[in-house]
Amino acid sequence: MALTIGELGKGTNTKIETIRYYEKIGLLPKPARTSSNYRDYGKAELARLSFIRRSRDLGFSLDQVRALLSLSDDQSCDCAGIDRIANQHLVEVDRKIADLQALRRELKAVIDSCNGGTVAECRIIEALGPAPSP
Amino acid sequence: MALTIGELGKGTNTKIETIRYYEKIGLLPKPARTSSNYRDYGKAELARLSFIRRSRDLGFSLDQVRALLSLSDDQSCDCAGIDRIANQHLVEVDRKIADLQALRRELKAVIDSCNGGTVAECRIIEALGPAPSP
DNA sequence: TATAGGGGCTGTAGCAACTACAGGGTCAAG
DNA sequence: CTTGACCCTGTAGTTGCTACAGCCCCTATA
Repeated sequence: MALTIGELGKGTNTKIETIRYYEKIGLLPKPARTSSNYRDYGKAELARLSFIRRSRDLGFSLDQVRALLSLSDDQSCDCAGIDRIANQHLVEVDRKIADLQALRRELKAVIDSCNGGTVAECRIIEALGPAPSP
Repeated sequence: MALTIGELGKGTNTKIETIRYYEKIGLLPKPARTSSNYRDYGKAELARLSFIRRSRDLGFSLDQVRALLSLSDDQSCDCAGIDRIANQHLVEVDRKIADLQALRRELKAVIDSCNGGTVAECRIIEALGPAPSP
């Protein structure tokens, strides 16, 4: 099971540059090299990168991924730390959804206020303008 | 109605550095200067910056704001262009909300699979790992 | 009048998380 | 033997700011 960086990329749906970037910031260990200085990956790297990508897809930051990886490295620790990170992230996601929904309502109201016509009459522009002073 | 950059910032809830940044990228015109080279703003700038900030709050990108500003400058044009940008943004917001909701469901499932115990038994770590090959 | 504080000025560097070159080396197929 | 696909390093760009560093200016107080 020897993989080039391109194969690893295909196997994990990751661009080559991103893999090298993860290596540079220490998320992936420096791999073995072939005689011609090509990076040489194996199953362990595939698993680790899959973990990273899946975590990223679920919206974890690279710092959170780093924490998850270091917690998961110690198989004997209890998983409360992992649970804490995941739940904290869930709270953030919920907040983001709520924020976006509020934003959507406002945006919709602005759009619905428009009846067409020229810019001078456009309610969108008006709605975006400064609030009347209090 | 002469405003310093700090006053303009307070009036629009914008940091000084952000105002200078908007000027640098051409979103705000270069203002008049006082004899001691301080930026000197008036009502027009206040209105323009309010517009920018409100648009940003509604999630428009700076490029979209730029387009909205240039469309709104020509009061005689019809507002279809404005409507198009706003509706396109609405579509993006809807997509983001849907994406986040899907992500949330997955994240919740991962979290719910954990029963506590040690990392070796932790379903979160397992769920984040590589998918079984097809 | 000296000075302390609160502004303001320019210019550059940093953040996240990549992405996109530029300018080269390596390898397998035809 | 050449072509094209792949790999290498290193640097700079993206978005939308934010944070200095090192300076100038203005006002108020002792």
